[in-house]
Amino acid sequence: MGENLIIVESPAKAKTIEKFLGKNYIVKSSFGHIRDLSKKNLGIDIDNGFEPFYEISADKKKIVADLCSAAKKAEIVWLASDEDREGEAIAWHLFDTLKLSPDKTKRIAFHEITKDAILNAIETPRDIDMNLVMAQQARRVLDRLVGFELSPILWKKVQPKLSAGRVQSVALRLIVDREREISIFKPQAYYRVEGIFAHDGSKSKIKAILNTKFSSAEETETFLKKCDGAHFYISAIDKKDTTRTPSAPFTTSALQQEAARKLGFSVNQTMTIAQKLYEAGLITYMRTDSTNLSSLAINTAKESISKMYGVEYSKVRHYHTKVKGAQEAHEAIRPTYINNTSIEGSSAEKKLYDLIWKRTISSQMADAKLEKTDITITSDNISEKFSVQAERIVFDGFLKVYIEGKDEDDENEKITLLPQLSKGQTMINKEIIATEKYTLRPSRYTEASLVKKLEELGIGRPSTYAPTISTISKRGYILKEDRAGIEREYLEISLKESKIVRTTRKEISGTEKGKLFPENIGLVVTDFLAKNFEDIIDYNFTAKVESDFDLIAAGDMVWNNAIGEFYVPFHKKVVKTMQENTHSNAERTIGTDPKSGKTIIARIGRFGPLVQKGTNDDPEKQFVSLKKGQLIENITIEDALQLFELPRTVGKYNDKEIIAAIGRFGPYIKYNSSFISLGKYLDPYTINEKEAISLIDEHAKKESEKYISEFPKHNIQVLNGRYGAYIKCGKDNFKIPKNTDPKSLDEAACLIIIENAKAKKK
DNA sequence: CAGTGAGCGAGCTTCCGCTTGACTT
Repeated sequence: MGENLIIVESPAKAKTIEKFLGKNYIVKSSFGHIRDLSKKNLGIDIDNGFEPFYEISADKKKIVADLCSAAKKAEIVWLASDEDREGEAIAWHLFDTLKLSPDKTKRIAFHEITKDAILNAIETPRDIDMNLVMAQQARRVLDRLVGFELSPILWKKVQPKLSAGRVQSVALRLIVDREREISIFKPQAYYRVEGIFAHDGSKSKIKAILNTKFSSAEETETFLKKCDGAHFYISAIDKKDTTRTPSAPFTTSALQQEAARKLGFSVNQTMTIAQKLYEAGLITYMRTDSTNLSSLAINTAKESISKMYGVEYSKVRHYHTKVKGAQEAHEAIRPTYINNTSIEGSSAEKKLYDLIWKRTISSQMADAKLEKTDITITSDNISEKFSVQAERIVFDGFLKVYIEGKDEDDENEKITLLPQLSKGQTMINKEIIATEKYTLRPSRYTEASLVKKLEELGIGRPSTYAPTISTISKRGYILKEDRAGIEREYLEISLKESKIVRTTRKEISGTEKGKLFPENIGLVVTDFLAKNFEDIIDYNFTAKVESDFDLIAAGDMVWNNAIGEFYVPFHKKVVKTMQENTHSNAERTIGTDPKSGKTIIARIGRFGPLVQKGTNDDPEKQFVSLKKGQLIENITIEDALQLFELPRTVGKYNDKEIIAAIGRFGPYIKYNSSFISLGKYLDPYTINEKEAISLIDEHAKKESEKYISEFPKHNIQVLNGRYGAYIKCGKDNFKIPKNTDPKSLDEAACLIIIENAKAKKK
């Protein structure tokens, strides 16, 4: 036994492959990279040609030891890591670390986990491609140099513990740039005109949109007057046959976008659920940039579609990835067994699986055939034209299963059914409604749309999209938030029965849900990097270095020469910036306090962004923290002054004062030396005595319900917490098993639960 | 846990990409 040892990256993959192969093969996994640059220091000998210093990662020591002993027993070791830059490096690190001998080591690669693909790979082994390994080394060293030289500058010039890097700093910049585009955006008002028409012999009405937009109410009215009493008729009917094509199967980025649009998942949620499905053997690998499907998958899809929907719904399609920098080491994300239309699991798992199944199936289905009709309604005295677009599905094709979601709503609705109409036919105008609209500002990124943008720019990899968003959130650079919109007025001008009527209406605009907003520190860091290291946060920086990595991989460039060319000018800037006697605190004078005449300044302080009343040399200057979401660069004097109104006395209850303020954990009221959080919907600036008292009563009621039972002998309490009842013993908390009534627990029962939990922990 | 906004200085922070668990509040 054990003549052959195959090493792959993922344990789930190892398990699958082992099933395909006979007893002569042992399949183990490396769990990704096994070595990395030293964690403690730079890990690069700059003066010695950027020689990297590699260490076995702490969490991989056991794995390496295990692989080492398995390799010793094996006759041949097959290095089957992924066929991309990182995978090639993993193969080489394994070769080097396990001290394998060249004559008993073979490098193989397969892009799909099927028996044929693996057997085929075993028949065509090759050597480790050292050029590709060096390209990976260049990538690794560059990222370390950028990250570990830029971050310390931020610690010194902005704030400790911050970070910068090739990927995260550009991701942040995208959000910052977008926010600034939005802040300078001035919405333009215009009038969109809709005509409602009827025709003889039918009660149904048709809505048609005018092809001209007016910029003022006067212009709009002039037009409406012209329409009054005009004779409208159909001047053109254009019919056109078109087709619609299904989307390619899922890559990681596409899956994250669709799961966000259709299921409301965060990118992290999507990846966690997908990982579960993958480990259960239900889907193929979930971190991929490839849209390719194995021929086995394509054939199974063809069969399934024919059986379920009919042969005419099937169309075999081969997809090729178009995205910049794609390495295509894996297949697209698809169900492992395509005829599995549904699975067992949590509701989130079922939903995600269903999405993946539908996307995969539809990608192998026929085009939808549509008949589009454009109808134009005019009047001889009027140069503007009304038009209606209708779309009729002649053959639904892939639409039977799946339609890709959209980020933005389509303004022009399309109707599907058209009554019988003919050219020249008279259309009776029932009403014309002109609505004031505003041009749309650019929209803020969602997690998923940020990933989409990063992918387009070739920045980051499928395995890093979710972690990158986590990093810039953890650093306090960005915030994912909902924001309420503001009410605004708009005018509606209508023409009905020869009367022109103006109505002012109200709408809520600018509501945001789950959008990414920059925080003050994110703005400061981006400005700092843009000023001193513009080339690094240039959107094309990655693309530029990637082309060098390609040259290295092709053997046309030496890796450390490429790094040297980058590093020398870069390091000069690092030294120069470090020496400059500046500190970025984003200080901005907002105005003066009308009461005291003192200057109001906003800046970043030791504990975050603040507003200051009085100049820096004023010994009696006062401070107050900014609220979440308030930005130094655009806070108004009114908002800044309002911050000084807290803490404020709201009123009295039982002769004791109620105070409202904002603390470290958000707005609260203080009463009788206890603190009560205001939550999302109450405002400390406006909360009144009555509201505060009802909050206090509610809080008191909850407190009284908190204690279920107490056993002071062992310092045990049974309490009601945020997530239900639990046992508290000293400072440790313990879960109460399901199906156990917390009220029924006596001291002995509690002790058993505690003992069991402690035993399990060990 | 519901503040803070001084200063000294030791010791620490940090990157991107591969992989999963191990913690659970």
